[in-house]
Amino acid sequence: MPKLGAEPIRRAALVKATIETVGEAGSLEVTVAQIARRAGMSSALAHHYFGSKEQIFLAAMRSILTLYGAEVRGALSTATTAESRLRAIVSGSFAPGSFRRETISAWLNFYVLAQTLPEAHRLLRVYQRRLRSNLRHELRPLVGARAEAVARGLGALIDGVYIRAALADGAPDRAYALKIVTEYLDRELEVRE
Amino acid sequence: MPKLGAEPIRRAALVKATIETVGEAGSLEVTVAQIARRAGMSSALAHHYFGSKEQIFLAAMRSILTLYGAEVRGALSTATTAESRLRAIVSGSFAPGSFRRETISAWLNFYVLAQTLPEAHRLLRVYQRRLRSNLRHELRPLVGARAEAVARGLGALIDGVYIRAALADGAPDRAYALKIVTEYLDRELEVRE
DNA sequence: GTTTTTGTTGATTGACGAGTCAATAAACTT
DNA sequence: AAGTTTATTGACTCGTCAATCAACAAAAAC
Repeated sequence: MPKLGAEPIRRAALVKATIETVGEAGSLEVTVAQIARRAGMSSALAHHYFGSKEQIFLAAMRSILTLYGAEVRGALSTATTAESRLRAIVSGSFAPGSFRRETISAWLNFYVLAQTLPEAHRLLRVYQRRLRSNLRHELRPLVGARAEAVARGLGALIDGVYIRAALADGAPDRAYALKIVTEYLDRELEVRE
Repeated sequence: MPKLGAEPIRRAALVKATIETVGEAGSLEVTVAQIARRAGMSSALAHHYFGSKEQIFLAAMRSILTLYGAEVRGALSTATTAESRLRAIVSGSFAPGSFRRETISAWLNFYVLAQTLPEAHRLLRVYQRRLRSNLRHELRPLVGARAEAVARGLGALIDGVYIRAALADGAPDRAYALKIVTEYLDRELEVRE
């Protein structure tokens, strides 16, 4: 049965299944067996490739953060002015690829994992720092000295909108989420006009 | 040994110990035995009074939300104008009683619990609705039709600042948290001036 | 064509933890 | 003083689950 070169496929399937399983369960208290079954393999194989449940979670987290980064970069690629780039970062943050039910729920759970797992903590810090740095960079020419404060506010607001989407029932409302953050941004940019 | 009327004392001790234990562990994966030990009793007694771990968690959540409500009400009691009441709600949200490490971490964990436990979900929704309604009420005379949107934004921002405080290391910086939210509010209020 | 590497799983181990229960004891009741 | 209620716990049950292992299978290497 062994098709060679299975490792990367298996790993990817496990990562995907982890996000789905955690997202659906709304909890980290899912078993490796559940994840493995969803990914179409035995739990033994999951352990074989990742070594531990912890590593599976970390890989899933990296995947979410990587996807998020890609979405933002994608949105940035067509933007040229500081303001359009800023808006691209914001709307990229709510791209349909990232802003979906299971992903949001998984993201929230990984946030909790970061309280316990140093590596998860590190990953989340990297994401936060990068986001803030990007925001600050584009904000500088627009709001000057307030850039730092606005960047922090925007970052916190994005997280807040995410966390609230996790609690909302029904599909997450992308347009609505975007509206909240965009209005905040509009107000801040108005000041200099 | 039985001192009569122990029940309320035991319950309170368990609730307190639950928040501390969950907060310190940064996870809901704490055992009833750990909580009970911290509260100075056997796990059997914890089960005797609460029936299940789930009920213990819910009681702890109610306690956090009740304390939060009390802090806000306290801050409101001295405020008279719409703007001062608004600022009271915001600063009450970061009162030292609520905005402490373990409480924040516990709060984050209970947020996750709300994904799974309907009653926890309900409790959080009540808190969100009440906060939004309060904010909207005070905002109406200040920003008119924008009241609803600003209230939602403020609510999300407060949650976002909380969640970020959970990830920050060291003691949570109350002044800093307050500054972020206050600046947002300032901008929104400026519009009508 | 035998050895090695890669893929795969069923079965098992070992630990841990929620919840139960029987038993003990000190109050209050009558 | 006998009976009832409230407080309390150690010991136990029963289930769950992460992790390991032995064994089997197929491709690659030699």
